[in-house]
Amino acid sequence: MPPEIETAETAQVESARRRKTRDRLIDAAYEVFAETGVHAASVEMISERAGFTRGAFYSNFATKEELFFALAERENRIRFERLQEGVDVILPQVGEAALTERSLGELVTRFLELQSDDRRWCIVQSEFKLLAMRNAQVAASYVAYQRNFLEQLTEQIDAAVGSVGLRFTIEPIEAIGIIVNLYESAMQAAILEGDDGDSVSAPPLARAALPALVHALTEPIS
Amino acid sequence: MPPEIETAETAQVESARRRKTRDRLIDAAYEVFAETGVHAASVEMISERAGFTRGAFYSNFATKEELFFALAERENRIRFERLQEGVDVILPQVGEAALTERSLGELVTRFLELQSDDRRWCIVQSEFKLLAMRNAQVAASYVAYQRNFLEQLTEQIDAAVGSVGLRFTIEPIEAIGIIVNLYESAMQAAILEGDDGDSVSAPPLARAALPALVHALTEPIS
DNA sequence: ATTTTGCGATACATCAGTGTATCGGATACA
DNA sequence: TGTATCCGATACACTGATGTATCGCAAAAT
Repeated sequence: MPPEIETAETAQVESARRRKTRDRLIDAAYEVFAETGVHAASVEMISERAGFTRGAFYSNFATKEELFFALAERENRIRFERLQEGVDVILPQVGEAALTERSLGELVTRFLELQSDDRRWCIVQSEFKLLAMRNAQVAASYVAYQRNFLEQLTEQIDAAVGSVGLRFTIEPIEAIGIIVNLYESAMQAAILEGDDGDSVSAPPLARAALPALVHALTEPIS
Repeated sequence: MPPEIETAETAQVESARRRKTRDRLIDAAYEVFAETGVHAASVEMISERAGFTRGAFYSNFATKEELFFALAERENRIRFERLQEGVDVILPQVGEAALTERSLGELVTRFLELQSDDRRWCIVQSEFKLLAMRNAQVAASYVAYQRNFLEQLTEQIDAAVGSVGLRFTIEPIEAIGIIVNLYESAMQAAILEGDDGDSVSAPPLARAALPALVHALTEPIS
């Protein structure tokens, strides 16, 4: 008889308790990694921040890196889900059915705010990218995720652009790529300026330049 | 009598020998930091790479961070000098006096290649930025340098743009900021794609999109 | 050539972090 | 209420990195 499934319950590999401490450890890692960097963070710091000792850590993760990847996966998943809800969530905030070119910039901004919403995520993501730049293994999964995300985002925004009678003057996916870059670097600039407070939402630089950029990259349809 | 200056020679704080080993240590740090990251790099790795023991290191730098800053300062200085020579150096490569809109994109590309010329610098600079995002002290000097650099670059490129009868449709400094972003993220993308080899010059993505972006952000003068 | 000085090598003390093996208590189940 | 099990706490052995104090050699000065 197969020993791994006696009842359906037995197959439950993760107890509720276990899942909870895993989540608390990930939360703690999120904070500590953002504050000190992945390498500078010790297993002890993370465990302590979560209210555990290292015993709990090693019972749940083999290495600090494994925890780092678990964190990245969780946060990426959350943001991808938010993106897929997409326009349905944002349109009501911007102004219902009547989408004008003016409100288009606003809509794009909202899309970006949805994903890169706080200071810590910006920092942790930068660190993940840096890790990817040094490690081909990590790079592969990083670019796969980013590419997939960018495609989804392009699909949604391109539709919105079309619905106000505009189209991009260069490849839509490249245009969106450029816009995302602008937004991300504006986030980073806000952090560098010491714009403290957890949610660095709506960095002023992006608010100003982003609609102008959208305008510059689009033209009326034929 | 003042003890610090008996002759002019006595004031020579840095011997030639000392300067040379400092430079070798900085070179080594450049490599090791790029490969493993600042935190993961040990003083021993760096010293060994330079062909010394830790004794030499501690005789020249108090901490690893001090060396890191010395590296950043040296490399920034080099790139700023290159920038100031600027058009004089680049114009001959592009096509002498006859600057057309077509060759304008090429010229801008050359400007950017001048500064962010290799893979290692891209990585080390990313790490410096990350450090700045976590430390207000570092952030101050980082943004001061970047701002200064961007202003110089804008001055030169804006002049070139004007000389072919164009002008930016948004604030020139913001336009250049966006262009620099595109270029830098293209560099990073090239690294992530595993585009190995030391000089990742002319990342293909930038070659393609950059002229288009310049075109999109400019218009004929009145 | 001899002395002096500067600078890198060597050796040592210390510490912080890691991973593992074991223990004990809370929780689920009878 | 008793029992089994899971999971986090504790203790320990070990490694790698740090910083300092001292030594010895090579290059400069006289």
